[in-house]
Amino acid sequence: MPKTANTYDTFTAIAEPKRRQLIEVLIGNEMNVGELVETTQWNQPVVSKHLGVLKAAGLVSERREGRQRIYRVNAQELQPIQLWIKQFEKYWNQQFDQLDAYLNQLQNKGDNQ
Amino acid sequence: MPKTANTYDTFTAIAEPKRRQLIEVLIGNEMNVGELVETTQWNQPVVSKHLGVLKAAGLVSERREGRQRIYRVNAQELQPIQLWIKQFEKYWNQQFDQLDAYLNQLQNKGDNQ
DNA sequence: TTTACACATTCCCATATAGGAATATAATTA
DNA sequence: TAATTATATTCCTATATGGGAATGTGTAAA
Repeated sequence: MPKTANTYDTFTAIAEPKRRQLIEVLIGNEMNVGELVETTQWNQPVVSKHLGVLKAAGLVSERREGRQRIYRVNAQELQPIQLWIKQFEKYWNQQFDQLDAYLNQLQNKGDNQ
Repeated sequence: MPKTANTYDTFTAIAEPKRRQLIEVLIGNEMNVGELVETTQWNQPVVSKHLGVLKAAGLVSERREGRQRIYRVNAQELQPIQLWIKQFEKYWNQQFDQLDAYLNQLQNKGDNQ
């Protein structure tokens, strides 16, 4: 994505399916890179690179323990996305209401015949 | 993004800031392309292309009226994202709770001295 | 102080894609 | 039918980025 210097914001970070998967695996469980490699069956550099992107976006943090790096999810960093989505919630409810009204209208037509 | 055939899913579609802006502008207001161009001050092809991506992802629909195309947001298509995020909600609450407990603990220490 | 291990980083390549300029297309008007 | 308008599409270029292979780095063990 050029021109739009997308310096790893949260939205871009979770656009990648593998990164969403990493978050799903890591949520509630701290894990080191080796465990993530084993779980995902991806090559180690692939795991490390995606972790790097998630870290740049603030979505994960890392802690060193011996020669291992232990990663965890910073769940609260997902909140901005939820807030962005939330502002549209009423509109999809509204759309369902309209569909509902429409179906009721059809129903009433049927009743009158 | 190669290798990961990212055939315009919702997550990818909203990763682009301009596309989020289009959704924000369009939500609750049907608008034609010319109005979007005027509102955003972007070049017309830029607007049309981003609308094309949003449409491929199902996030907007289009209706023809004369030579104009009128676009609207399909808000309910944002729901999958909300659902994905929602599963992590309890974890960020938990993190706040832990911070809270920690702060209380500090407070108590202070009180005891 | 070598060797082995866990992980990050670099180099390379293929591909995706944002945006500009130009052009095509479809509908309206003259 | 010709000209105009509204919008989409194509062509081009620069750049971002995912993944593989190889290599670097720091830490622990021999």
